[in-house]
Amino acid sequence: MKLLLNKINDYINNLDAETVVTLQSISSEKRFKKGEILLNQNEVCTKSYLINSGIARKYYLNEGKEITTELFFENDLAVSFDSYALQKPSREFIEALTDASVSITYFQAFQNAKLNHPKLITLDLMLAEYYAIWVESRLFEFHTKSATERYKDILHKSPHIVQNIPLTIIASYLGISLETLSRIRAKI
Amino acid sequence: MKLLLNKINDYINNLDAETVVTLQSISSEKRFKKGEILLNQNEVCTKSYLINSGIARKYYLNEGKEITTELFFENDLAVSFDSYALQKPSREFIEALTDASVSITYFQAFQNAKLNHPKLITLDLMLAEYYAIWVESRLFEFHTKSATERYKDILHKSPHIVQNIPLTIIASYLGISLETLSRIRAKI
DNA sequence: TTGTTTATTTGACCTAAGTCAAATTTCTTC
DNA sequence: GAAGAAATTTGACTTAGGTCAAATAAACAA
Repeated sequence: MKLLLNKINDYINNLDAETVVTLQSISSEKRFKKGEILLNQNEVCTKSYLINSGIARKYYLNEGKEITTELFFENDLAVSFDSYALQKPSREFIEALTDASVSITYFQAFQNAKLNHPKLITLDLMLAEYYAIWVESRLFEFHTKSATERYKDILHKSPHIVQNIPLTIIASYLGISLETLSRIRAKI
Repeated sequence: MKLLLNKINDYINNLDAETVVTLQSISSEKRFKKGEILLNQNEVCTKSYLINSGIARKYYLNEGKEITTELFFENDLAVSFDSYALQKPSREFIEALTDASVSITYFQAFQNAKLNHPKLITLDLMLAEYYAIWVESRLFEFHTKSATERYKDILHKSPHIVQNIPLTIIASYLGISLETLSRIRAKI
């Protein structure tokens, strides 16, 4: 999830000091090495991971293959959404693609904090709404665009993905084979 | 959006009487004829439409073709999500596929009601979360399944769609051509 | 009921993208 | 900087699904 979107960013920057202190008091920093798993399949996603530095991804296994569903950069909030929202076992993994520094906040601590800080409820709603809108835009890509168009779109809208992520992962993120992606790149 | 999911349904059924009265006071019934448009492209989705009876769909135009993105049956809540959440012009249309009776609630009235009825805020969050999870499951279908598998899946999970909706609309909902859908049906 | 429109199926052919295998290129690590 | 591993590209071939056109079938109005 993108926290740098104007509206969310503005909202966070305008939180009262007391709410900010509370947020900080329930968050802690942790470092992960490249390749380390932040969340395992079948594990309940009891924490959210705010990326301070580094890159991570979310993926699941389909017929033995890793299908990447989301890429996380600085200031993105990494969770397996349904596992986090419903506190049920995750189908997805979250993995560090580079060494990374992450702010961890426990789901339960955040729920408790919401009781005394109504602004956090609104923040929670905004995050869910923006995530839904982001997934809608991903679905739109798959629903109406060809592989080449999908690649061109991330090239324009998310060049940091193409610059930092191995092709195998980009291909699975776009829902195409590695070879097809390589051919698309050769043609453009 | 499905309101009949256990968790949401339970939550609504356990609302205090006063909140329920408030909800009713800001909702009104309206009837639409088959083919009528509830929401137009470029119009801001300022209302939510709870389907009491009948069927509706959400769609957008892509290269002149109508691409259906969601089908609404009894007890579903119809909105163009991003247009509603962000109160910005809609890319999508909402259209009655049969004569329909609908409960209309204005976005603004609901926002106001949330101020005095905190349970409505939680309801709002639950709706956004479940919608995000539903879109994720749609994306999963497109990301990893073939046309035939997608058709089999709605056949099992949503037989009411196959029973009530013309093939042209189902095909666009599945992201395949009408002819391919017809061939898939002939084979199964 | 019959004619007319609309929905669905079938046929012939085409194209985007997949698969498998091999060849390069690039990155690591000693 | 050479050896080995991993990432990427290229080639040959297959296949799922698209397109266009025509044929049925179903729904509907007069």
